[in-house]
Amino acid sequence: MSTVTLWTRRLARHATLDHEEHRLLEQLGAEKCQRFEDDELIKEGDPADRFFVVLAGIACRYKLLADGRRQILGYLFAGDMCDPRELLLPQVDSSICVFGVAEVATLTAESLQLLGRHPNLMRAIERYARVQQSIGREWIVNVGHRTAFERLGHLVCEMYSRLDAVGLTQGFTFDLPLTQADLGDTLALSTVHVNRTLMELRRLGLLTFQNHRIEIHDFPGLRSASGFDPTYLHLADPEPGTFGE
Amino acid sequence: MSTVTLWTRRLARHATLDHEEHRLLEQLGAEKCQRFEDDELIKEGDPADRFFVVLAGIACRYKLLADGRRQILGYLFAGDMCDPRELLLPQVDSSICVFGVAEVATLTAESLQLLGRHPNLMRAIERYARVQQSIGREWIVNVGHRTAFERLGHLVCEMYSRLDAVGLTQGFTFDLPLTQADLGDTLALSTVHVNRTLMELRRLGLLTFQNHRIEIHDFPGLRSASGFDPTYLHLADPEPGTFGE
DNA sequence: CGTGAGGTTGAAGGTTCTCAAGCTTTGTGG
DNA sequence: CCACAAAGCTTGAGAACCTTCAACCTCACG
Repeated sequence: MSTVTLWTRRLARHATLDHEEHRLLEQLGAEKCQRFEDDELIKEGDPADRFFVVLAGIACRYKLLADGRRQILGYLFAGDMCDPRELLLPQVDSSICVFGVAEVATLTAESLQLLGRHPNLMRAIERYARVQQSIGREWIVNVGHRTAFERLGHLVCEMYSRLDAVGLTQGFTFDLPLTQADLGDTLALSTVHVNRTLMELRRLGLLTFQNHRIEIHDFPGLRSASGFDPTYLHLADPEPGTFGE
Repeated sequence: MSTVTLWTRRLARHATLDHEEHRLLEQLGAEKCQRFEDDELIKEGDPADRFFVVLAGIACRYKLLADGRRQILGYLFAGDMCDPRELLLPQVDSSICVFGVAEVATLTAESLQLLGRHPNLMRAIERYARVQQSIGREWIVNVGHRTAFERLGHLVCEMYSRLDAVGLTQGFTFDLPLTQADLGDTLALSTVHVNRTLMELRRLGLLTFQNHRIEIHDFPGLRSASGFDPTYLHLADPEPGTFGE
């Protein structure tokens, strides 16, 4: 499998890409690809002169608070990219780091210019970015109005659905190289409470999280227990081209 | 003051607009402008065939949960507009309603096509939308990692800064046609706790909220008590054109 | 003057947090 | 291959923050 397959797969959900467009993605993915390990790709306040495609592994976007606490704002799974709009303001507003080992391609204004020559491809990227925005909105609801139990269940449902969409699940299991503390920073919960909530989810036969691996035992049950409605992920949208211009 | 002045003023922060561009905004703002009163402009799940500019008054974007609770996702103050990207997916992911009386212009794919003929103007809109995205990220941090006291103080600081940027404040006061319940739906707090937190803020001489009007008595104090750092609002960015293309 | 929306207050309880300790796993150097 | 260190996980107890429920108050408005 080529390194850019997953990236292409994500974008192909939003437009039918021709040979030239595939080739350009190949090129951009190969050009400045690096391996990172538990590393920071960019830091809040850095000049916004580059953005990223995660080709393999997992990264997250986050902000640090004055007291050192961290709020994770979103995950970049294999195949996910940053919104090119990041380049529009002088400084970036949040940091990005990778978990474990990851392959990441760095894009610049120059890459964006190349992409801009393919309106169909740019359209796919914008539609893709629009979905990411929708996910961000759901996260406000998640940390705001749901209980710890629902939050965690909802997050796992979301992760499963996003990973499954590009074939990164095995049955109802998937790899998740995070710690319980990372989950806490995502859901605005203490590590201790994440631990207790995970045990509760296991006790109810809904899911287990062991050895950096999530196993969902009862997806319908988890979905209804956490109020998960996948509409906001826009995975079942009509084929590209069949709706409003 | 023309009805589109505030809209123009917001966009002018992100590009120098020429006469033609001003004229187009005038035209779009006049064309399908309506007055609303406590009305819903669009509902989650509606076809994404239109987006909005709030010319006067205040609107908010929100989601309703299954149990009837509401999470407000963002405010549209006078001069604010929706992200044109809303049109890229078949359905909208959240609802928008106005508070009190508001003047709202409705834009469509057709309006967007007209705007598209002015790359400089589109660029301003995208940069503006990028700032809104940055605000959305800060909201995740706000509902996630801050106490009720900090949350409320932070929200007031943000509102003040955004309104002040287009001249909608009088000294350290501004109109805010919301109820305490609305603030609760914004910050994921119960009405009762909003009330108690407002009293605490008043007791400390930081701010008062009476007769739909916020009065900040000690802005530096409020800012430091709530951990507000206005960087994410990008109000002090260099003049358009002086940074990265 | 009655009504309804919104604001205020008190009491009780639940969810989640902090602190602290012990345990398990993983990785590393001798 | 073992010893040790470091990171992560688990558990308990007490406390803080915020919620719910319920009542009462205030004020604008018909």
